[in-house]
Amino acid sequence: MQKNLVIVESPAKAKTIEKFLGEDYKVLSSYGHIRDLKKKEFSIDTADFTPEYEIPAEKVKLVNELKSQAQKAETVWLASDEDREGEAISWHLSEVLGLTPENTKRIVFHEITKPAILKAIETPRKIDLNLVNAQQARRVLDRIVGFKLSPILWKKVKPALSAGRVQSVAVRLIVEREREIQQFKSEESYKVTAIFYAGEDKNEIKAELNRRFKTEEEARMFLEYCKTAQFRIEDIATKPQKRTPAAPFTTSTLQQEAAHKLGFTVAQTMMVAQKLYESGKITYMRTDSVNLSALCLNACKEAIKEMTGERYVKIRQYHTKTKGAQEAHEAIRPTYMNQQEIEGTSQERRLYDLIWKRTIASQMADAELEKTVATINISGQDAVFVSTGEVIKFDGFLKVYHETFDDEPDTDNESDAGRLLPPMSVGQQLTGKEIQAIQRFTQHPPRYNEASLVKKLEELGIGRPSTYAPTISTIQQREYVTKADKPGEEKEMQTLVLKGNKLTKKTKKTVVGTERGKLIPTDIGTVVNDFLLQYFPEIMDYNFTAEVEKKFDDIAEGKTMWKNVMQDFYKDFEPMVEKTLKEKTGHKVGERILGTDPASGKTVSVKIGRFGPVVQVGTVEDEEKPKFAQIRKDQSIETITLEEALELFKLPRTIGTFEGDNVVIGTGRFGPYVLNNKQYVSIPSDLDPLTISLEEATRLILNKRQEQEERHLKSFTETPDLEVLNGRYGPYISYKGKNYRLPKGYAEKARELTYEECMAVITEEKDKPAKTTRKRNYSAKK
DNA sequence: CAGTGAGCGAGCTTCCGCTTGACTT
Repeated sequence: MQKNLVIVESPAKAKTIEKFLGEDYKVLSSYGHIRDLKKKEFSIDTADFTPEYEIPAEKVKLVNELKSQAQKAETVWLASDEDREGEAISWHLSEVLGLTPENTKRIVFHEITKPAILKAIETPRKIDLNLVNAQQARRVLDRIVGFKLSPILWKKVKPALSAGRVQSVAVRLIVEREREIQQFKSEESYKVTAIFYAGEDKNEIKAELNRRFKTEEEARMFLEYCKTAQFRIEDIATKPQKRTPAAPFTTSTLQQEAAHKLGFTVAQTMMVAQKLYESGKITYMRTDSVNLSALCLNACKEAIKEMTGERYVKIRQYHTKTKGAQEAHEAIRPTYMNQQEIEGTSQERRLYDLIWKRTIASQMADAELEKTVATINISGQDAVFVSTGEVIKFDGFLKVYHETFDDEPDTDNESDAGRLLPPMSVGQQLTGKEIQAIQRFTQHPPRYNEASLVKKLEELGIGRPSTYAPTISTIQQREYVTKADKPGEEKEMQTLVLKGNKLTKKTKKTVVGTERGKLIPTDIGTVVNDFLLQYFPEIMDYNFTAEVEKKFDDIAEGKTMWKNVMQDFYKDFEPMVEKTLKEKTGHKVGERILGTDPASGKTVSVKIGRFGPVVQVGTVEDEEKPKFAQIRKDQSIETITLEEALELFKLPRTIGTFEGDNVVIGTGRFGPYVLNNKQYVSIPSDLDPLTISLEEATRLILNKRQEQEERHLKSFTETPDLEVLNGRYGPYISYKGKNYRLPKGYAEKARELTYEECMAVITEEKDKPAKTTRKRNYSAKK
């Protein structure tokens, strides 16, 4: 018979705590929420907002187990997290398990240490119903918004779409950034840099002019002037500067830094972090707190002392600035600071290393720098050249950790860091060695990537640590946005160079503004966003979440009744839903008329169809059925022209026959193809499907045939599952539907491979740890 | 990475926030 049952949210936590509490306590986990609104039904009575909860099927077994353990125990300790969701979990547990106030105690702790837990046991409290109600309000509001808006989209735009308080605003950010970029007009300017000689040693001084020129003409005039100008050091100012370390990791900052430094996606970061957490190497990975336990601070101190000496220690307490932070956990940190390295996959080791360094750096001294600015006067001119140098006097935390920042503009600026100015003195005359005027273009604002979107959402207080990664995957699954690379724009850049008395002009072609892994809105995303923005501007407002959060806080403090808050919201919201549904848009949402088809005289339009964006010729009112064509991936309903739209109807077309069967040119999911006798062959991009000749098409068919014959290199009597095949990247092994790359040297003798050799390759591949992603190179200059 | 290839016709889809396995590939 068990005396005490403790219930926490996470099984990893349960394991640790059980060790601290001894044998009188059994510790189990609820695995998060155990009860929720019904999955497929609205489950809210809109008359009084009573929610209808159910235990999801996959939780029934667990709940039964908890129930039977609770019945056996004298006291049940509800130890879910100390935030809104945690309080609600405790409440649902007490309801579902049929707990009584006499035998139930609610406890909370902020760190998983023996003293903290014993302290919590000594100071139990009751379930805070106000906080529970704040959670119910949050849950019910999200359900109302999601389950009322989504069906409107099914009806007005496309089936299976979705809308919600968080995801719709995330899409809005991306759509609006794209519009900003479209409207952006790049401006040119000329930046002037100079290299001077100082003194007899001819030390070089690099400097930049403190103004830019708008045109080549102005820049040229300035350089002409410099031919005869005098340069003199007017002022040298030195001032100390400090840099302070960044706060320890939260979920959001970990995702950002892992993206920058390790090239991880946010989902990848969370998966690896989960592994580290489960194996006891780091603290909980879904947190919005920057707080570190006293235990950790002490451990940091010791580690720093040993590593770099006492001078490097500076213990700090960080405070969160994030909107709506609930701080139920610590910051993400190593469990044991004295463990600088861990065993594990390469990804695990690298992420751990990042966390360790960030944590330790947060408790290290400021870096002390000295910045020197020399002003160089130009005779007869107001503008001056400025030369800066920066020296690190004391590295402090920089010894272990540098924070990376998003898309810093003007990357051609050389860093001042570590650059020392040569000896010089005020009044000194300088000779110009080389002065350049370089043409520059202003850059459009950067598109969001996963990590920078998370950062923005966090700033707006939208979403929680546990939802950042799922939100990003949802908006991609719904095809509101896609992750893609954007090629840069090739630009000609002029440079005027003054060397001695000679002024020359150079032209250089460079690609600017290349972006990788950026989030780009699709047509569907744009249409849905514009639609929601028009009919539900309140929900789409960037401050909507922040405002309802204020109301949830009032509920938590007992100032308001939660159902009143729901009533208030619903009385405005519901009529808008009704109105939108009744609205006869007359045409489909997002539809655009392109013009008339010269052949038939029918209207040509684009819209979001049942399967995505389509071109339509004719209307349903016409006698003949309208014709449809899916638009290509590189086209958009916002920009497609009438001519481009009509092109799409030229396929499929039959261009002749081959071996008695029709040769048809079409376009499918994977691009243009040739179809002959049920055989599909892709058309390479250097051939135009609209003009391809019968001869070219038959050649493609014959090529494919030959390839297929050559594809099969070897099979084995031992098993039909194993084959050696020839693919487009050379020979490979295929075994039970999986493919394996051949090791070096095997390719040449692919046809002679034995059964044993192949199986060895397969088992070896299976034992290999997960593939490592290539590290991005940040130091490389363009 | 390893080879793929369309077009509704009924019924279904959907939210956010807590947590991990148990499934298939």
